[in-house]
Amino acid sequence: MVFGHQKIESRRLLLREIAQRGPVPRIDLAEHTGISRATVTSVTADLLRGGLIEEVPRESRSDESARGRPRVDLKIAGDAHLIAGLKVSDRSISLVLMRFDGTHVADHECPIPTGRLTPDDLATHIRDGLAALAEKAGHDRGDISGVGVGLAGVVDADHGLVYWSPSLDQRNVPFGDVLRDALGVAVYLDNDANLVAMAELTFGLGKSHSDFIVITIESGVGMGMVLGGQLYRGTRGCGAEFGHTKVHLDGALCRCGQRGCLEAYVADYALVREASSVGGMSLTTPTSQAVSTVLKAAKDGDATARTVVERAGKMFAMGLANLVNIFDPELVILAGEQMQFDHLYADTVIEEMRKSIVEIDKPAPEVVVHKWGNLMWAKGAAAYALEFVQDTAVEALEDA
Amino acid sequence: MVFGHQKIESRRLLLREIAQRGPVPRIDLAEHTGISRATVTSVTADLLRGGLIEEVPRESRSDESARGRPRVDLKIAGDAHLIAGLKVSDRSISLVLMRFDGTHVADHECPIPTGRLTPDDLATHIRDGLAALAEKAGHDRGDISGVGVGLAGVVDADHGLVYWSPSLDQRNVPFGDVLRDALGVAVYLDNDANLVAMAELTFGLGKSHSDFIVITIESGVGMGMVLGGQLYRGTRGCGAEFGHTKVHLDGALCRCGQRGCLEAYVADYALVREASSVGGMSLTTPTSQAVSTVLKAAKDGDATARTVVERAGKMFAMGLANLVNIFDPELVILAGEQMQFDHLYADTVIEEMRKSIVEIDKPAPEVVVHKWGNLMWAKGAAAYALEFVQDTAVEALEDA
DNA sequence: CAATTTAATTTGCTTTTCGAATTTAAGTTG
DNA sequence: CAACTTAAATTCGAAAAGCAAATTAAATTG
Repeated sequence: MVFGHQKIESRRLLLREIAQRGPVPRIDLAEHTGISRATVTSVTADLLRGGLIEEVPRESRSDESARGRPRVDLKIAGDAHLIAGLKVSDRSISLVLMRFDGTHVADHECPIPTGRLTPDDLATHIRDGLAALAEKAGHDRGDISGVGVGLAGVVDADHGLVYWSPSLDQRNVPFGDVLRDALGVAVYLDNDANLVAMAELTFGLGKSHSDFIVITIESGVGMGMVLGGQLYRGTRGCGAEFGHTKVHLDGALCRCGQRGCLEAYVADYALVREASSVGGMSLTTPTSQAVSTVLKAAKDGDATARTVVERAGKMFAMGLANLVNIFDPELVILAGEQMQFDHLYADTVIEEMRKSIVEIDKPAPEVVVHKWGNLMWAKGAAAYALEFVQDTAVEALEDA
Repeated sequence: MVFGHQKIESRRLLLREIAQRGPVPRIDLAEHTGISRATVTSVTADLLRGGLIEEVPRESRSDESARGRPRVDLKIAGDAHLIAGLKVSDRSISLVLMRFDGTHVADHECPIPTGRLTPDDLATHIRDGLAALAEKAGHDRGDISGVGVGLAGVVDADHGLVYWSPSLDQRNVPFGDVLRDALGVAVYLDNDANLVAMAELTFGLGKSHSDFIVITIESGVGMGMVLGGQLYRGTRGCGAEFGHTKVHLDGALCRCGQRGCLEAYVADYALVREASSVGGMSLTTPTSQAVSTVLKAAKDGDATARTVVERAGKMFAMGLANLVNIFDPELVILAGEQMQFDHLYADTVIEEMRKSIVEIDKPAPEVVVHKWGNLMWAKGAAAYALEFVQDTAVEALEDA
């Protein structure tokens, strides 16, 4: 209805459905979407003609009768498009390349100078990284249909605007436009915390859930929320500052300048700081190593280290409980890559959180720990771009 | 599109648009909804024929040219339906009756026995209350097209299920069904905290915003959230337990049995408890009076009372800041009826909150204090029911 | 009062989708 | 193995819904 773009709407709907449900016969598509079989035939014919999906023979299953005309499965045509996703971190850019069906093609990691860069410099590094990534897979940068980019900081995803990022030496940069011009491809920018939620929604544990939150601990504490099957970003495109949620009035000093932030208790730098100032532990090594030292000391029974680590766990549990009390999600995903944060993902912490949520006669939300590799972020970025590429492809389909 | 109910969809859309924008000419409807003028004419003709809207002469305005054919305003036909809303509290039921256009017809308050009631008893009290309400306006209970009901406790609005409520002596009651059977009208049940958000969205400050949160302080601390123009309820229909958000590790004991809940610092009973235990103030009067005593003492310079009140303010600011950090809303509405809570709505508290949110190069969300009368809840309940009555009415329209 | 301006309606056409009938591709049966 | 059964997919004509353009309506202006 409205605007005469109805056909595009049903094409989009069916493409999404096929992408989500993997190989699926037409009759199931009709069933699930409520679109009539006749229309499914005609719309999928368009998608087939455009090369966005393909038919695959269906292997027979025991749970369905073998009589009658066999179903023909439809799936996304992997070769229709190439999508890249990347994340910029302190000292490197990690990238993945995937097909239109979300399957992995290649990944790559390239170092960049630490510290803040000019937008143009960063764009150049990204361009080179993409070129290297494409080459690894025997492709050219120009073969890529869309690039998702994750950046730490405050990002307005809708407008590709970076209010502030630790990677850039300027504020309020229209970095989406800068990148598009530098790369000559459609670029989709987002805050890195949202990317993990996106990755979970598209490829991970969130596939079968419509309302969940994802917490990540890296050096800061990040959060992404999926509400009603969609990533929720807040109104200024920058919400979900879970790490700067206050857990203690006038508490520990955070690097954001405020006091009592969750991050000031659970982040790596916080652990090290506490252990060395309160406990007199001498920790002059770089943060990442010092963290291991503290955690090891705690495990070995060092009283001070243990206090610090335990408090971090308690604060984390409290923050999590607050989120659950506010959102009442189906699922909480604790996503991370570093074993360092095992102490926060421990059963005791989760148990503590459970005790702090309001009880009702329904099970508490499921809490799962999901260990991803380093490519988690880049995959999320690619997943984000994939949605746009799908839409663009659908809109570009020509009529018969 | 999909399912051949397209026409219903555009009827619904236009009816909503007219309800929201008050009297509005067709050409503006076309403009705002993107529906063509031709279709607007035909759809509004259906709505007119069904008596859901009516034409009103438009008074001329200085800002539009007086030439040409004058616009004809359309507005909701107030007399098309009667909608009731009510809220059950400790000792009484408050009710309002409104027309299809949201205008006030009558209100009523009737006492009920304190303490928990059986579902059937409560249903009977509600039926009697509705009858009295209708009679006040010269109507009959049977004239009412829909009833919105707000209940404290944990409610699954979609299924009309009450998991637990202080008003009922049983758990897991399908109270929506019980009420519908007792009243013979469509009943829409919801948690009372959501109702205030609904009232703000429909009649209040939220009319022009799509993402906001509403905080209410009564004896507990409640919260409702509107995300993307829609009330968000969480997955179990019971989220938004802002009052039991933890603001202090192992802090003050809350009536929910846990420690450190926001409510345990800012609720009336908490203020009184602190002042009498810590400060030795002797407060044997009922809570509501004791609160006034404490607040007055604080204003008059009593050191103890002041400490208690100030801490409550700080905790409240901290809780608010956490919400803002997580949601990044456009607007925060502090809604309440009792002057008692002026101390929490004070400028200093709001200022403190502002200092605790993550800063970006964009203005912080607006914070407004909205004082409503006691009917706020009932109006929200009616607003909730109104949406359903609108939809039902649209679906019932017969084709020409 | 004719020209002008703007809103609303009507008309004829296009697009989109659907239901019913038909076709297709199997398995089953005698 | 020909006839039948079953079930998926397709085809085809019809209906629905919305739109653009043309027309009508109602006001002001000179």
